[in-house]
Amino acid sequence: MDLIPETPYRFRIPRHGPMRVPGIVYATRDLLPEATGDKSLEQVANVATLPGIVTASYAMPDVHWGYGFPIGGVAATDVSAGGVVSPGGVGFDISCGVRLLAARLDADRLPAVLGPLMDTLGHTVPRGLHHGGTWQLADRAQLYDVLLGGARYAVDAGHGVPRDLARCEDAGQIRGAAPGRISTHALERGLGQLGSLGSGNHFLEVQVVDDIFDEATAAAFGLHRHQVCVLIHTGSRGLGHQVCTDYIRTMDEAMNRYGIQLPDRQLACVPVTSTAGQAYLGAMAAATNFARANRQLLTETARRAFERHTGAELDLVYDVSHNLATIEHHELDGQWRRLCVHRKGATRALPPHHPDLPAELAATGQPTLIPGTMGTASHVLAGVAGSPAFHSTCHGAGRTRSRHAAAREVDGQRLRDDLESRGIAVRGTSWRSLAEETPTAYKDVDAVVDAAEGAGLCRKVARLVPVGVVKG
DNA sequence: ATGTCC
Repeated sequence: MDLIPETPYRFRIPRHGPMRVPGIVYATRDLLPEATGDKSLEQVANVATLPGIVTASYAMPDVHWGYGFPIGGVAATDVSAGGVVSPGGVGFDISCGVRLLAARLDADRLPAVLGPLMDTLGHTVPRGLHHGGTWQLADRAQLYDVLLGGARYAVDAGHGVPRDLARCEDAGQIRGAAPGRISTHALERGLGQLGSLGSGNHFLEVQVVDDIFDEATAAAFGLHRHQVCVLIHTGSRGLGHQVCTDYIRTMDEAMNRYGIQLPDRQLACVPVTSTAGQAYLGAMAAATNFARANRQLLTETARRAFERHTGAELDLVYDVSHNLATIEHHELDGQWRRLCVHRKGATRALPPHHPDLPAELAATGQPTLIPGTMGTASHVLAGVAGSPAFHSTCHGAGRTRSRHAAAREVDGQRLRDDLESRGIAVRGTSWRSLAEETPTAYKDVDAVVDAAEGAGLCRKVARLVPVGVVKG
C-alpha cells in the first residue's frame, strides 16, 4: 500500500480499489505503525470505502490496530447522501473519556499526605473487571434517569456541584439519548457499575502540573505550575460494551438490505437515517450519558479522599470523550453539510469561538485532555482555528504492543517497584494487569502530542506528570 | 475496552 509523505506531519494513502476518499495519516515517520503486525493503515483504507464518507479517512498520531476501524481514527459521513453510522467507528467503550480536576493545592504539600491519600483512593475507587460502582441505583427507572440525564442527573442528585456541568462536553448531558433502544442485557450490566473505574488502560491518577506552554490559556482553564490535579480515565463499562456488541450484530444482519458491501465485516454499518441507525445513535447517546455520570461519581470519590487528607477542593477543568459518533454541521466546498462524525480514540478539539463552546471557553478553544500511559506524562491541549479532520486530535499514547506481548515481556511487580522508585505511588489490582499497561507497550505520549500540534490539529497548553496511580 | 466464548 502506498503511503506518500506530504509534510513532516502528514502522509497520504491514495484512493485505490473501492476507496471513495483518500486516507490521511497525521504522524511523524517515527510514530507510524510498525510494518509488521499492526494493520491499522489498512484499516484507514478500509474505512475510506464506507458509503457516504466525505473528504478523507483520517488517522491521528496515536493510531493503532482496532476492531474494524483503527483506534485513533476519524471518519465523517454525509447524512443526506446515504452516509452510514458504524458501531466499530465508535468502539466498544462508548464515550470512553477523560476528566481533569484541579486541586486548590500545590505540590509542596503532597509529600506529607501522599501515602494516606493514595491508600484512601486505593480503598474507595472501585476497579477491576467485575467490580460494581459507588452508586447503587434503586431500579431500572433510576438507570433511565442516568441514561437521559448524564452528569447533570448525577449533579442534581447531589453528586457534584453545578459548576461541574459548565466544564463538561455537552454540559454533561448529550441530547438524543434513547434508553429504550438499549437491551435488557446491557441495562443489567450497567445497573451496578456506576461510579467504577473498570480495567485495562483506565486509571485515576494524582498528577502535578510540570510544564505550561501557554500561560494565558492554562490560567483560563484554571491551571498553574506545580498545581496538584486528578485525572480520571474511564468509560461506560459493561453497559456500553454490550450496546456495541448488540448493534454490531444487528447491523451485520441488516447491512444486506441496504446493499452495503465492505472489505471487512467488522465495519458493519447502516445508513444514519435508517431505523437501526437511529436506534444505535439513541443507544450510544444513552451510554454516553452513563459514562459521563460515571466520571461524575468517580469525581465525588476523589473529592472525598482529598477532603479527608488535604482539605483541598477539586475544581473540574474539563470532561471530554474520545469514543463517540456525533451529528455535526461542517462546511465542505462552500456548502454546509450534516455529517455523522465518528471519533474512535480521537478527541474533538473545537477552535476558538466555535458556536458549540460555552462562553467562558470561547476565547481559548475547547480543552482537550490526553491521558498518558502509566508513569508517563499527560497533556492538556486546546483546539485551533483551521484544524483539519473535523476539529479532531489524538486521544492518548497509542499502543505499540498487544496486552499479551506486554504481559509476557514485563514483570508487574518489578514495574511497580520501578514506578515507586521514581516517586510514583501505585495502587493496582493485579500484577498481570499492571504488566499489560507497561509504558514500553505504548508510543511516547510527548512525541504524539508534538506531532498533533505540528500537524495543526491542536496546540499544547500544559503537561502533567503522575505522582500516584490507581489502576484498574 | 469487556462477565477476554453463546
